[in-house]
Amino acid sequence: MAQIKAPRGTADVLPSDSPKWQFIEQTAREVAELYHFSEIRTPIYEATELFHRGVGETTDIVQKETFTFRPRPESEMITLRPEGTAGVVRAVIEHGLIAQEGSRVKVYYIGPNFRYERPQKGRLRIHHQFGVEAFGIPAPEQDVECILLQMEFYRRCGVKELALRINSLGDAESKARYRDALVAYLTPRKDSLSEDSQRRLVENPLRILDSKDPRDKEACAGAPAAGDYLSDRSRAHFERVKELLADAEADFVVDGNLVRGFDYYSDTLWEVTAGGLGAQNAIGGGGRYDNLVESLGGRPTPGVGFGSGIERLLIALEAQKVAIAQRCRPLVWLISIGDAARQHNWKLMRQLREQGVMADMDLSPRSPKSQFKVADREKADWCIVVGDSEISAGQVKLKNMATGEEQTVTPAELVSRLTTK
RNA sequence: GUGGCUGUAGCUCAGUUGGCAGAGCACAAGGUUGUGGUCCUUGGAGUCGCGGGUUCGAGCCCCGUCAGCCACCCCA
Repeated sequence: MAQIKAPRGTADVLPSDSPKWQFIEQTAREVAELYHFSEIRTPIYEATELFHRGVGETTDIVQKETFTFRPRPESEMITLRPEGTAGVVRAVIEHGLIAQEGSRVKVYYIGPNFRYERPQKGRLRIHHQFGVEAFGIPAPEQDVECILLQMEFYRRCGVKELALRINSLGDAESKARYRDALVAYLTPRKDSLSEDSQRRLVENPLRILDSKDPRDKEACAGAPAAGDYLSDRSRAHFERVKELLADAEADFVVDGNLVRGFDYYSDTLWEVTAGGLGAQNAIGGGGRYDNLVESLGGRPTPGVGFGSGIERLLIALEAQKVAIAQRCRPLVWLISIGDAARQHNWKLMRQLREQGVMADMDLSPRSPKSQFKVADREKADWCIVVGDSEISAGQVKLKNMATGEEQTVTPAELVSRLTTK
Protein backbone atom coordinates (compact mmCIF):
# COMPACT_ATOMS: atom_id res chain seq x y z
CA MET A 1 0.00 0.00 0.00
CA ALA A 2 1.56 3.23 -1.12
CA GLN A 3 1.85 5.96 1.50
CA ILE A 4 -0.52 8.85 1.01
CA LYS A 5 1.38 12.09 0.73
CA ALA A 6 0.38 15.73 0.60
CA PRO A 7 -0.74 16.69 -2.93
CA ARG A 8 1.87 18.15 -5.22
CA GLY A 9 2.75 21.75 -4.50
CA THR A 10 1.09 21.84 -1.07
CA ALA A 11 2.83 22.18 2.26
CA ASP A 12 2.03 21.41 5.88
CA VAL A 13 2.80 24.00 8.54
CA LEU A 14 4.12 21.90 11.41
CA PRO A 15 4.09 22.91 15.10
CA SER A 16 7.73 23.96 14.83
CA ASP A 17 6.82 26.52 12.17
CA SER A 18 3.43 27.75 13.29
CA PRO A 19 4.82 30.45 15.63
CA LYS A 20 6.31 32.12 12.55
CA TRP A 21 2.96 32.07 10.79
CA GLN A 22 1.23 33.43 13.86
CA PHE A 23 3.77 36.23 14.10
CA ILE A 24 3.29 37.22 10.45
CA GLU A 25 -0.49 37.06 10.67
CA GLN A 26 -0.58 39.03 13.89
CA THR A 27 1.71 41.68 12.44
CA ALA A 28 -0.49 41.92 9.34
CA ARG A 29 -3.61 42.44 11.44
CA GLU A 30 -1.95 45.04 13.65
CA VAL A 31 -0.67 47.11 10.74
CA ALA A 32 -3.91 46.87 8.75
CA GLU A 33 -5.97 47.97 11.74
CA LEU A 34 -3.51 50.76 12.53
CA TYR A 35 -4.32 52.10 9.05
CA HIS A 36 -8.01 51.58 9.83
CA PHE A 37 -8.68 48.65 7.51
CA SER A 38 -11.20 46.03 8.72
CA GLU A 39 -11.04 42.32 8.09
CA ILE A 40 -13.17 40.66 5.41
CA ARG A 41 -13.43 36.90 4.87
CA THR A 42 -14.75 35.59 1.59
CA PRO A 43 -15.15 32.04 0.22
CA ILE A 44 -12.11 30.22 -1.12
CA TYR A 45 -14.10 29.37 -4.24
CA GLU A 46 -16.27 31.53 -6.41
CA ALA A 47 -18.23 31.19 -9.64
CA THR A 48 -15.69 30.66 -12.43
CA GLU A 49 -17.27 33.56 -14.29
CA LEU A 50 -16.10 35.99 -11.59
CA PHE A 51 -12.42 35.37 -12.33
CA HIS A 52 -12.94 35.39 -16.08
CA ARG A 53 -14.57 38.80 -15.90
CA GLY A 54 -12.42 40.13 -13.08
CA VAL A 55 -8.88 38.91 -13.60
CA GLY A 56 -9.22 38.69 -17.39
CA GLU A 57 -9.90 35.97 -19.97
CA THR A 58 -6.51 36.22 -21.60
CA THR A 59 -4.35 36.18 -18.49
CA ASP A 60 -2.15 33.15 -17.89
CA ILE A 61 -3.67 32.74 -14.46
CA VAL A 62 -7.17 32.30 -15.81
CA GLN A 63 -6.18 30.41 -18.95
CA LYS A 64 -4.01 27.71 -17.46
CA GLU A 65 -3.56 28.01 -13.70
CA THR A 66 -6.98 27.72 -12.11
CA PHE A 67 -8.51 24.81 -10.26
CA THR A 68 -11.89 24.77 -11.98
CA PHE A 69 -14.53 22.08 -11.70
CA ARG A 70 -18.19 21.26 -11.49
CA PRO A 71 -18.92 19.60 -8.10
CA ARG A 72 -22.12 17.95 -9.41
CA PRO A 73 -23.38 17.53 -12.97
CA GLU A 74 -26.12 20.07 -12.33
CA SER A 75 -23.87 22.63 -10.56
CA GLU A 76 -22.38 25.76 -12.01
CA MET A 77 -18.62 25.80 -12.60
CA ILE A 78 -16.61 26.97 -9.64
CA THR A 79 -12.98 28.02 -9.33
CA LEU A 80 -10.72 27.96 -6.28
CA ARG A 81 -9.67 31.57 -5.98
CA PRO A 82 -6.31 32.31 -7.63
CA GLU A 83 -6.12 35.79 -6.05
CA GLY A 84 -7.99 37.79 -3.46
CA THR A 85 -9.30 40.93 -5.11
CA ALA A 86 -12.10 39.57 -7.32
CA GLY A 87 -13.89 37.84 -4.44
CA VAL A 88 -13.64 40.90 -2.22
CA VAL A 89 -15.07 43.10 -4.96
CA ARG A 90 -17.92 40.62 -5.48
CA ALA A 91 -18.68 40.60 -1.75
CA VAL A 92 -18.68 44.37 -1.24
CA ILE A 93 -20.98 44.80 -4.24
CA GLU A 94 -23.28 41.96 -3.20
CA HIS A 95 -23.74 43.25 0.34
CA GLY A 96 -24.20 46.85 -0.64
CA LEU A 97 -21.03 48.14 1.01
CA ILE A 98 -20.48 50.30 -2.03
CA ALA A 99 -24.13 50.85 -2.75
CA GLN A 100 -23.62 54.37 -3.96
CA GLU A 101 -20.91 56.29 -5.69
CA GLY A 102 -18.64 57.72 -3.06
CA SER A 103 -19.00 54.79 -0.65
CA ARG A 104 -15.70 54.15 1.05
CA VAL A 105 -14.59 50.73 2.20
CA LYS A 106 -11.17 49.68 3.48
CA VAL A 107 -10.70 45.95 4.05
CA TYR A 108 -7.92 43.42 4.55
CA TYR A 109 -7.79 39.64 4.35
CA ILE A 110 -5.47 36.72 5.04
CA GLY A 111 -6.07 33.43 3.32
CA PRO A 112 -5.15 30.76 0.78
CA ASN A 113 -4.98 31.15 -2.99
CA PHE A 114 -4.84 28.30 -5.50
CA ARG A 115 -2.88 28.17 -8.73
CA TYR A 116 -2.16 25.04 -10.73
CA GLU A 117 1.53 25.59 -11.45
CA ARG A 118 4.70 23.56 -11.49
CA PRO A 119 6.13 23.93 -7.98
CA GLN A 120 9.52 25.44 -7.28
CA LYS A 121 11.11 27.58 -4.60
CA GLY A 122 8.62 30.25 -3.55
CA ARG A 123 5.91 28.80 -5.76
CA LEU A 124 3.22 26.47 -4.46
CA ARG A 125 -0.18 25.39 -5.67
CA ILE A 126 -1.66 26.64 -2.42
CA HIS A 127 -0.11 29.83 -1.13
CA HIS A 128 -1.33 32.39 1.38
CA GLN A 129 -1.65 36.10 1.01
CA PHE A 130 -2.21 39.09 3.20
CA GLY A 131 -3.95 41.73 1.15
CA VAL A 132 -5.82 44.99 1.45
CA GLU A 133 -8.35 46.74 -0.79
CA ALA A 134 -9.51 50.35 -0.54
CA PHE A 135 -12.63 51.36 -2.46
CA GLY A 136 -14.09 54.74 -3.22
CA ILE A 137 -11.09 57.05 -3.12
CA PRO A 138 -9.60 58.05 -6.49
CA ALA A 139 -6.95 60.27 -4.88
CA PRO A 140 -3.27 59.30 -5.23
CA GLU A 141 -3.09 59.47 -1.45
CA GLN A 142 -5.04 56.22 -1.38
CA ASP A 143 -2.48 54.46 -3.60
CA VAL A 144 0.29 55.70 -1.34
CA GLU A 145 -1.53 54.74 1.85
CA CYS A 146 -1.66 51.14 0.58
CA ILE A 147 2.00 51.16 -0.39
CA LEU A 148 3.07 52.61 2.95
CA LEU A 149 0.93 50.07 4.82
CA GLN A 150 2.61 47.27 2.88
CA MET A 151 6.12 48.57 3.51
CA GLU A 152 5.36 49.08 7.21
CA PHE A 153 4.17 45.45 7.37
CA TYR A 154 7.51 44.28 5.97
CA ARG A 155 9.44 46.58 8.28
CA ARG A 156 7.70 45.17 11.34
CA CYS A 157 8.28 41.61 10.16
CA GLY A 158 11.98 42.43 9.94
CA VAL A 159 12.53 41.84 6.21
CA LYS A 160 15.58 43.48 4.71
CA GLU A 161 16.82 43.99 1.15
CA LEU A 162 13.49 45.34 0.01
CA ALA A 163 13.03 47.02 -3.35
CA LEU A 164 9.87 48.86 -4.38
CA ARG A 165 9.26 49.36 -8.10
CA ILE A 166 6.35 51.37 -9.44
CA ASN A 167 4.90 52.10 -12.85
CA SER A 168 1.78 53.46 -14.44
CA LEU A 169 0.08 52.19 -17.56
CA GLY A 170 -2.57 54.88 -17.26
CA ASP A 171 -6.33 54.66 -17.37
CA ALA A 172 -8.23 52.38 -19.76
CA GLU A 173 -7.88 54.71 -22.75
CA SER A 174 -4.18 55.38 -22.16
CA LYS A 175 -3.56 51.67 -21.71
CA ALA A 176 -5.42 50.81 -24.93
CA ARG A 177 -3.53 53.44 -26.95
CA TYR A 178 -0.23 52.24 -25.54
CA ARG A 179 -1.08 48.62 -26.30
CA ASP A 180 -1.83 49.51 -29.91
CA ALA A 181 1.42 51.44 -30.21
CA LEU A 182 3.39 48.55 -28.75
CA VAL A 183 1.76 46.02 -31.08
CA ALA A 184 2.38 48.29 -34.04
CA TYR A 185 6.03 48.55 -33.07
CA LEU A 186 6.60 44.85 -32.34
CA THR A 187 4.58 43.25 -35.15
CA PRO A 188 7.19 43.96 -37.87
CA ARG A 189 9.79 42.53 -35.46
CA LYS A 190 7.73 39.46 -34.64
CA ASP A 191 10.31 36.99 -35.97
CA SER A 192 12.96 38.19 -33.55
CA LEU A 193 10.72 37.64 -30.52
CA SER A 194 10.75 34.50 -28.35
CA GLU A 195 8.08 31.89 -29.07
CA ASP A 196 6.26 32.86 -25.88
CA SER A 197 6.24 36.49 -26.83
CA GLN A 198 4.95 35.78 -30.33
CA ARG A 199 1.96 34.23 -28.62
CA ARG A 200 1.70 37.15 -26.20
CA LEU A 201 1.73 39.63 -29.08
CA VAL A 202 -1.85 38.62 -29.81
CA GLU A 203 -3.01 37.63 -26.37
CA ASN A 204 -1.37 39.98 -23.87
CA PRO A 205 1.21 42.20 -25.59
CA LEU A 206 2.06 44.32 -22.54
CA ARG A 207 3.60 41.31 -20.84
CA ILE A 208 6.32 41.16 -23.50
CA LEU A 209 7.89 44.13 -21.70
CA ASP A 210 8.33 41.93 -18.64
CA SER A 211 10.06 39.04 -20.44
CA LYS A 212 13.48 37.83 -19.29
CA ASP A 213 14.36 36.45 -22.75
CA PRO A 214 17.28 38.45 -24.24
CA ARG A 215 15.62 38.44 -27.67
CA ASP A 216 12.54 40.13 -26.21
CA LYS A 217 14.62 42.61 -24.24
CA GLU A 218 16.43 43.60 -27.40
CA ALA A 219 13.22 43.93 -29.37
CA CYS A 220 11.70 46.10 -26.62
CA ALA A 221 14.76 48.33 -26.30
CA GLY A 222 13.47 50.89 -28.79
CA ALA A 223 9.78 50.31 -28.11
CA PRO A 224 7.43 53.16 -27.20
CA ALA A 225 7.28 53.95 -23.47
CA ALA A 226 4.01 53.77 -21.54
CA GLY A 227 4.72 57.15 -19.98
CA ASP A 228 4.36 58.85 -23.36
CA TYR A 229 0.83 57.57 -23.79
CA LEU A 230 -0.62 58.64 -20.45
CA SER A 231 -3.61 60.96 -20.47
CA ASP A 232 -3.14 64.26 -18.65
CA ARG A 233 -5.15 62.95 -15.72
CA SER A 234 -3.15 59.73 -15.47
CA ARG A 235 0.12 61.58 -15.77
CA ALA A 236 -0.84 63.98 -12.99
CA HIS A 237 -1.98 61.07 -10.80
CA PHE A 238 1.30 59.22 -11.25
CA GLU A 239 3.37 62.35 -10.61
CA ARG A 240 1.48 62.91 -7.37
CA VAL A 241 2.03 59.28 -6.28
CA LYS A 242 5.77 59.76 -6.77
CA GLU A 243 5.73 63.05 -4.85
CA LEU A 244 3.85 61.52 -1.95
CA LEU A 245 6.18 58.53 -1.78
CA ALA A 246 9.23 60.78 -1.82
CA ASP A 247 7.64 62.95 0.84
CA ALA A 248 7.09 59.86 3.02
CA GLU A 249 10.77 58.97 2.51
CA ALA A 250 9.91 55.67 0.86
CA ASP A 251 12.64 54.33 -1.42
CA PHE A 252 11.35 53.40 -4.86
CA VAL A 253 12.33 53.25 -8.49
CA VAL A 254 10.14 53.80 -11.51
CA ASP A 255 10.31 50.78 -13.81
CA GLY A 256 8.64 51.40 -17.15
CA ASN A 257 8.69 47.68 -17.90
CA LEU A 258 6.79 46.65 -14.80
CA VAL A 259 3.59 44.93 -15.93
CA ARG A 260 1.45 42.79 -13.69
CA GLY A 261 -0.51 39.71 -14.56
CA PHE A 262 -4.05 40.87 -13.96
CA ASP A 263 -6.00 42.78 -16.59
CA TYR A 264 -7.93 44.86 -14.07
CA TYR A 265 -5.10 47.19 -13.12
CA SER A 266 -5.13 50.77 -14.30
CA ASP A 267 -2.86 53.69 -13.44
CA THR A 268 -0.53 52.88 -10.54
CA LEU A 269 1.16 49.47 -10.33
CA TRP A 270 3.81 48.34 -7.89
CA GLU A 271 5.82 45.33 -6.88
CA VAL A 272 8.11 44.64 -3.93
CA THR A 273 11.03 42.23 -4.14
CA ALA A 274 13.15 40.86 -1.31
CA GLY A 275 16.54 39.15 -1.04
CA GLY A 276 16.92 35.44 -0.38
CA LEU A 277 14.11 34.22 -2.62
CA GLY A 278 15.77 32.96 -5.80
CA ALA A 279 13.94 33.47 -9.08
CA GLN A 280 10.54 34.05 -7.46
CA ASN A 281 11.66 37.19 -5.67
CA ALA A 282 8.42 39.21 -5.57
CA ILE A 283 6.92 39.15 -2.10
CA GLY A 284 4.04 41.42 -2.88
CA GLY A 285 2.49 43.66 -5.45
CA GLY A 286 -0.56 45.73 -6.10
CA GLY A 287 -2.13 48.48 -8.06
CA ARG A 288 -5.15 50.59 -8.80
CA TYR A 289 -8.22 49.12 -10.48
CA ASP A 290 -10.69 51.90 -11.13
CA ASN A 291 -12.82 49.92 -13.59
CA LEU A 292 -13.08 46.59 -11.82
CA VAL A 293 -16.08 47.29 -9.58
CA GLU A 294 -18.16 48.51 -12.49
CA SER A 295 -17.13 45.62 -14.73
CA LEU A 296 -18.30 43.19 -12.03
CA GLY A 297 -21.70 44.84 -11.85
CA GLY A 298 -21.23 47.48 -9.16
CA ARG A 299 -21.64 51.25 -9.27
CA PRO A 300 -18.57 52.90 -10.80
CA THR A 301 -16.13 52.92 -7.87
CA PRO A 302 -12.37 53.30 -7.88
CA GLY A 303 -10.21 50.83 -5.96
CA VAL A 304 -6.62 50.11 -5.07
CA GLY A 305 -4.91 47.35 -3.12
CA PHE A 306 -2.11 44.82 -2.85
CA GLY A 307 -1.47 41.16 -2.14
CA SER A 308 1.56 39.89 -0.27
CA GLY A 309 2.73 36.27 -0.18
CA ILE A 310 3.20 34.82 3.29
CA GLU A 311 5.29 31.81 2.24
CA ARG A 312 7.68 34.03 0.29
CA LEU A 313 7.96 36.39 3.22
CA LEU A 314 8.86 33.44 5.44
CA ILE A 315 11.49 32.26 2.93
CA ALA A 316 13.02 35.75 2.90
CA LEU A 317 13.02 35.94 6.70
CA GLU A 318 14.62 32.49 6.89
CA ALA A 319 17.32 33.38 4.35
CA GLN A 320 17.99 36.66 6.12
CA LYS A 321 18.16 34.85 9.47
CA VAL A 322 15.58 37.08 11.09
CA ALA A 323 14.67 35.84 14.58
CA ILE A 324 10.96 35.49 15.32
CA ALA A 325 9.73 36.19 18.83
CA GLN A 326 8.74 33.05 20.71
CA ARG A 327 6.22 32.40 23.47
CA CYS A 328 6.52 34.69 26.46
CA ARG A 329 4.15 32.99 28.93
CA PRO A 330 6.07 30.72 31.33
CA LEU A 331 5.51 26.97 31.13
CA VAL A 332 5.13 24.89 34.29
CA TRP A 333 5.77 21.14 34.15
CA LEU A 334 4.36 18.90 36.90
CA ILE A 335 6.51 15.98 37.94
CA SER A 336 4.98 13.09 39.85
CA ILE A 337 6.78 10.52 41.92
CA GLY A 338 4.37 7.65 42.36
CA ASP A 339 0.74 7.04 41.46
CA ALA A 340 -0.70 9.09 44.32
CA ALA A 341 1.38 12.07 43.23
CA ARG A 342 0.23 11.67 39.63
CA GLN A 343 -3.40 11.88 40.69
CA HIS A 344 -2.59 14.85 42.92
CA ASN A 345 -0.82 16.65 40.07
CA TRP A 346 -3.62 15.95 37.62
CA LYS A 347 -5.93 17.98 39.88
CA LEU A 348 -3.30 20.63 40.59
CA MET A 349 -2.66 21.05 36.84
CA ARG A 350 -6.35 21.73 36.25
CA GLN A 351 -6.36 24.35 39.01
CA LEU A 352 -3.28 26.05 37.58
CA ARG A 353 -4.81 26.19 34.11
CA GLU A 354 -8.02 27.65 35.52
CA GLN A 355 -5.90 30.44 36.96
CA GLY A 356 -4.20 31.11 33.65
CA VAL A 357 -0.94 29.25 34.19
CA MET A 358 0.30 27.26 31.19
CA ALA A 359 0.90 23.79 32.61
CA ASP A 360 1.53 20.27 31.36
CA MET A 361 2.72 16.89 32.64
CA ASP A 362 3.33 13.31 31.58
CA LEU A 363 -0.07 11.65 31.67
CA SER A 364 1.30 8.11 31.85
CA PRO A 365 3.77 6.85 34.46
CA ARG A 366 7.45 7.43 33.84
CA SER A 367 10.54 7.71 35.96
CA PRO A 368 11.19 11.13 37.54
CA LYS A 369 14.34 11.37 35.47
CA SER A 370 12.43 10.86 32.25
CA GLN A 371 9.84 13.41 33.31
CA PHE A 372 12.58 15.97 33.89
CA LYS A 373 14.08 15.20 30.52
CA VAL A 374 10.77 15.90 28.84
CA ALA A 375 10.31 19.08 30.88
CA ASP A 376 13.73 20.18 29.72
CA ARG A 377 13.03 19.39 26.09
CA GLU A 378 9.74 21.30 26.25
CA LYS A 379 11.66 24.27 27.64
CA ALA A 380 9.67 24.40 30.87
CA ASP A 381 10.49 27.41 33.01
CA TRP A 382 9.36 25.75 36.24
CA CYS A 383 8.85 22.23 37.53
CA ILE A 384 6.51 21.32 40.35
CA VAL A 385 7.75 18.15 42.04
CA VAL A 386 5.38 16.08 44.13
CA GLY A 387 5.98 12.75 45.94
CA ASP A 388 4.54 11.02 48.96
CA SER A 389 6.40 13.27 51.41
CA GLU A 390 5.06 16.47 49.78
CA ILE A 391 1.53 15.11 49.78
CA SER A 392 1.64 14.28 53.50
CA ALA A 393 3.16 17.70 54.29
CA GLY A 394 0.57 19.49 52.15
CA GLN A 395 3.31 21.20 50.14
CA VAL A 396 4.99 21.00 46.74
CA LYS A 397 8.53 21.61 45.55
CA LEU A 398 8.97 24.35 43.00
CA LYS A 399 12.09 24.17 40.86
CA ASN A 400 13.43 26.96 38.68
CA MET A 401 14.75 25.17 35.60
CA ALA A 402 17.16 27.92 34.60
CA THR A 403 18.93 28.18 37.96
CA GLY A 404 18.16 24.73 39.39
CA GLU A 405 16.98 26.30 42.66
CA GLU A 406 14.28 24.45 44.57
CA GLN A 407 11.96 25.80 47.21
CA THR A 408 9.09 24.28 49.17
CA VAL A 409 5.77 26.11 48.92
CA THR A 410 2.11 25.48 49.65
CA PRO A 411 -0.25 25.03 46.69
CA ALA A 412 -1.96 28.29 47.67
CA GLU A 413 1.27 30.22 47.17
CA LEU A 414 1.97 28.70 43.78
CA VAL A 415 0.14 31.04 41.46
CA SER A 416 1.64 34.21 42.91
CA ARG A 417 5.12 32.66 42.79
CA LEU A 418 4.67 31.66 39.17
CA THR A 419 3.22 34.92 37.95
CA THR A 420 5.54 37.32 39.80
CA LYS A 421 8.76 35.51 38.80
C1' G B 1 3.50 23.11 -20.01
C1' U B 2 9.51 22.67 -21.14
C1' G B 3 14.54 21.37 -19.48
C1' G B 4 18.27 19.76 -15.70
C1' C B 5 19.43 17.46 -10.87
C1' U B 6 17.84 14.33 -6.74
C1' G B 7 14.77 10.34 -3.97
C1' U B 8 18.25 4.99 1.54
C1' A B 9 15.62 5.32 9.43
C1' G B 10 11.75 10.98 12.16
C1' C B 11 16.21 14.50 10.26
C1' U B 12 21.22 15.00 7.67
C1' C B 13 23.56 11.63 4.78
C1' A B 14 27.31 7.18 3.65
C1' G B 15 26.75 2.57 1.02
C1' U B 16 33.17 0.12 -3.18
C1' U B 17 33.52 -3.62 -9.74
C1' G B 18 25.85 -5.93 -8.50
C1' G B 19 26.97 -10.25 -3.00
C1' C B 20 23.80 -10.11 4.80
C1' A B 21 20.88 -2.37 5.30
C1' G B 22 24.82 1.55 7.82
C1' A B 23 26.58 6.25 10.68
C1' G B 24 25.59 10.82 13.28
C1' C B 25 21.59 13.42 15.34
C1' A B 26 16.68 12.52 17.29
C1' C B 27 13.56 9.02 20.13
C1' A B 28 13.03 5.11 24.30
C1' A B 29 15.01 2.39 28.66
C1' G B 30 18.92 2.13 32.10
C1' G B 31 23.71 4.02 34.73
C1' U B 32 21.39 1.58 43.23
C1' U B 33 15.28 4.47 47.04
C1' G B 34 12.93 11.09 44.23
C1' U B 35 15.70 15.49 39.84
C1' G B 36 16.83 17.96 33.53
C1' G B 37 20.88 20.12 30.25
C1' U B 38 27.03 17.05 29.68
C1' C B 39 28.71 11.90 29.59
C1' C B 40 28.30 6.28 29.19
C1' U B 41 25.50 1.60 27.99
C1' U B 42 21.52 -0.71 25.60
C1' G B 43 17.28 -0.67 22.42
C1' G B 44 13.31 0.23 18.79
C1' A B 45 12.76 2.05 14.20
C1' G B 46 13.57 0.87 6.70
C1' U B 47 8.63 -2.40 1.23
C1' C B 48 16.28 1.64 -0.18
C1' G B 49 9.73 6.84 -3.41
C1' C B 50 6.46 3.36 -6.35
C1' G B 51 5.89 -0.36 -10.52
C1' G B 52 8.15 -3.36 -14.09
C1' G B 53 12.73 -5.49 -16.50
C1' U B 54 17.90 -7.74 -16.72
C1' U B 55 20.52 -11.23 -13.35
C1' C B 56 21.88 -17.10 -9.56
C1' G B 57 21.56 -12.41 -6.88
C1' A B 58 19.58 -5.27 -7.59
C1' G B 59 19.89 0.29 -2.84
C1' C B 60 23.47 0.00 -7.13
C1' C B 61 22.19 -1.55 -14.14
C1' C B 62 17.69 -0.55 -17.76
C1' C B 63 12.49 1.28 -18.64
C1' G B 64 8.24 3.65 -16.71
C1' U B 65 5.91 6.48 -12.99
C1' C B 66 5.32 9.71 -8.69
C1' A B 67 7.46 13.45 -5.71
C1' G B 68 11.11 17.19 -4.34
C1' C B 69 14.72 20.82 -5.81
C1' C B 70 16.64 24.46 -9.62
C1' A B 71 15.71 27.29 -14.00
C1' C B 72 12.20 28.72 -18.01
C1' C B 73 7.16 30.20 -18.04
C1' C B 74 4.03 32.63 -14.45
C1' C B 75 3.62 35.24 -10.07
C1' A B 76 2.83 35.75 -4.02
